[in-house]
Amino acid sequence: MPDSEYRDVRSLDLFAPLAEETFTSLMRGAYVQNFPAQIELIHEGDPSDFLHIVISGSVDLFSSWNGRDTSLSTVRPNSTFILAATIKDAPYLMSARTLEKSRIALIPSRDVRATFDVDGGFARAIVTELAQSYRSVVKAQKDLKLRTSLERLANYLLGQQRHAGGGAVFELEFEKRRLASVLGMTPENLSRAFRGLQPYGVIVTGTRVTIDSQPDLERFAAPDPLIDDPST
Amino acid sequence: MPDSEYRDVRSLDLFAPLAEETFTSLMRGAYVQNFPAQIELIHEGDPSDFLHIVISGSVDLFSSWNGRDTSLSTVRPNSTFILAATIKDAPYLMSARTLEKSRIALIPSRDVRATFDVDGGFARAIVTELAQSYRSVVKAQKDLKLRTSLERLANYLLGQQRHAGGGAVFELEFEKRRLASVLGMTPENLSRAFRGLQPYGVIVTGTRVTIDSQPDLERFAAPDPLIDDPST
DNA sequence: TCATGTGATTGATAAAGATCAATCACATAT
DNA sequence: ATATGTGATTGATCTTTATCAATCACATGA
Repeated sequence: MPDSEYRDVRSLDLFAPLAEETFTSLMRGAYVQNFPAQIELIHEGDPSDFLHIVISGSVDLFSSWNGRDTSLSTVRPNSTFILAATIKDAPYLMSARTLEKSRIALIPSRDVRATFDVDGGFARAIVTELAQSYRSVVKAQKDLKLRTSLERLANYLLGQQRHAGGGAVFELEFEKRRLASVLGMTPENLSRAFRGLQPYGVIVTGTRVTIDSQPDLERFAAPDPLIDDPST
Repeated sequence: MPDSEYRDVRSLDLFAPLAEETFTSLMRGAYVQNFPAQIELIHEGDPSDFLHIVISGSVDLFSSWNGRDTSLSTVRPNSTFILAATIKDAPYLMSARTLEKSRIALIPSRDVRATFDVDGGFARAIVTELAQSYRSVVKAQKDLKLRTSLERLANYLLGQQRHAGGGAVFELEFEKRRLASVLGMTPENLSRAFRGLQPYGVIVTGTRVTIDSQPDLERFAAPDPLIDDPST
């Protein structure tokens, strides 16, 4: 692993509390690999052999049942995914595929569990990460159960806008059909939902979104930090 | 706290790794209280001052937005709730109310965090609990995004049946309108959904469910351990 | 430049789910 | 025994969302 990437991984909150020696030994069993776009990295139901870390690129976590499938979240550098499965030594609940050319570090789950068993600091860092993940999913659950798709889209746009710096114009960060899946709707309905937000001053051309009337959109979206603020 | 309850709390997986002395000191700041039915114990958005433990009775975790509300889960003895908020020292994402007369232990969150900071074994027990909770919500998310309400009900009934011992006849464990909310539908639609399952051999009279044709129901429900098995 | 493919959009229609109003069933209190 | 209240059910209707089919827009490669 090149030194710069070693430092990228080292800088993750998850690994911060590890002694240099412990980290190095954990990394000894790890390897890094480049993947092209659209490669399935893991398949739900498989045993969780590796903790994955996205070093560059991006990864889609999705799930299928009975011929349907849905995107659950996106992982970007620098973060890990499927930590819970690794810790519990339980099968993956979600599949993962690269959205673009990506570089992924793989740490054997056995090593992660072994380190976790002996290093209290590491265990505490994992707690923080898991608590954060748990709260994210609970928020997603509330978003899904309490809102219509139009309301979800409106709040998603406000979140993206803030993420992009808060200006009136910003870009959608992924394909519309994937956005539709993340928001729990079909691509057709996403198209219609964008039009449905026009009365609240939302203009979409391609991947460019303009929010003409911030107050109108916010009044309609009624964002709630207990659903929409990813930081708490 | 009576000795029998002290032992109940002590027997939780979460507290098993604590030294007797550490546990006792954690319990010193705790107190136990009886609540009547339908009392709101915590309100979403409030600071998480206490880790709650259900000693007897049951508690509904729910959330509201814009005049709507939804039940997210039920907590029964002996388990804790809002552990993630306690650990992160972040506001509650869900409200909680007693479903029946209940006895609840309250441990100051500050004490839990302090113990967590110094006791690696406790941190590891918390990891296990959080990983479990995280996976439960992910499963609920998949259930909600991948299935229709009829399919969710069918799978819920199969789960309840298994939980009740696997016989053809069993009882629903809570009010239908709450069940509707948990499953993400209205009470009216739950009524219709029960009728919609008649062709698959489901008969409901009051709270008593009879599954006449197990194979038919399972063929329709297509249960999947990665969604429906609470143990993994 | 032109064909080709893929994702996005649009329209028509169907299905799923919500809402509203009325009634029913059953428990509890008088 | 009768009144009262609450939750469950049913029917009618409306809204939301999905599906299917066609077209459009745009990028890529021959």
